[in-house]
Amino acid sequence: MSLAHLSSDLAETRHSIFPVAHYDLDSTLASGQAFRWRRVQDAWEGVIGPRWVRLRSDAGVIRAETAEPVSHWDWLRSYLQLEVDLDAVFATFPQDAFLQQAVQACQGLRLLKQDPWECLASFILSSTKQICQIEQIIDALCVRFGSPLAVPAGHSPAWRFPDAHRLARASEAEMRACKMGFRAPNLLVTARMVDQQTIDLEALAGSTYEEAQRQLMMLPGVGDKIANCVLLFCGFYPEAFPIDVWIKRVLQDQYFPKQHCTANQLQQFGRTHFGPRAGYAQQYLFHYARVIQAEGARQSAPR
DNA sequence: TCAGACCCTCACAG
DNA sequence: ACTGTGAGGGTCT
Repeated sequence: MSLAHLSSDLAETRHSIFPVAHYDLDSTLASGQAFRWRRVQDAWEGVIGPRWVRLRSDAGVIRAETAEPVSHWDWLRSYLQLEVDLDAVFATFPQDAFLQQAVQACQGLRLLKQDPWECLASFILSSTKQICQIEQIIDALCVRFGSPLAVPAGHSPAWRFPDAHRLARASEAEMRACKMGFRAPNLLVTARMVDQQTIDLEALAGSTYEEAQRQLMMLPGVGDKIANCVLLFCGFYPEAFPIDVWIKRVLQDQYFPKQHCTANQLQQFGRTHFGPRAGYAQQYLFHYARVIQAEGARQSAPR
């Protein structure tokens, strides 16, 4: 081991501070790309891989805390994508009034880089569900199948996201007990295929976007939308452009108000119009669509 | 291309 | 408080 490694081991700590510019932690962690973050007072608590984490946003910095000392923080930098230059991302966007408006509405919204298996499993569970319901299912899954994690003294327990090997050995009835309904057999079969290496999730990053999408869609319960979510939210393909009901609605209303578009047409438009980082644009459009909706609901609500 | 089924939960009426 | 209904970040046939 190098001397540098040794010295960093000596510097094990439970706290760290990361300077950041334009990082909207609230929007990012609550934007429906990850489902295990909870707002607790003025902080966010969640699990990244094998670690419980607490994050706090402060002027120009993000403060992080773990339950046990760690020798380095690369895993957190990677997850939060701290090194991504947002202005460079925006520079790839088209001159598009509506997109610019969406960006203005929420500067600092980021894409995370998540673990492929957790991301895949989570989105298989997401179909026809609202975000709060997805969170409940995933909670139940982690409590039932995940291993317990170290947490700060007196804190409520936390569990690691169960790996494919563990879920591959579960029964459909056990899965259904986690309230996932018809998604249970999909997740079960997918877990078995991942466990048996019928598909190699890590290798998806090394092929082409089309090939990676094709492979993901061979898994039961994974169609076009969920495949794109995995390819984008794991940081594999920045051009991936998941189209859900919100994006569909906003693309139809804002870009094709006069004509009905098919799913394929919208997919084509999304991936070409918004440039090489279309996935980032998608995240801003998604967030903005929901903000508009919430404002509309407030105004039309009876007092 | 287009419904309809698939499970389950919550929100909202009545 | 209780039952009824609709819809929710899709996929598959």
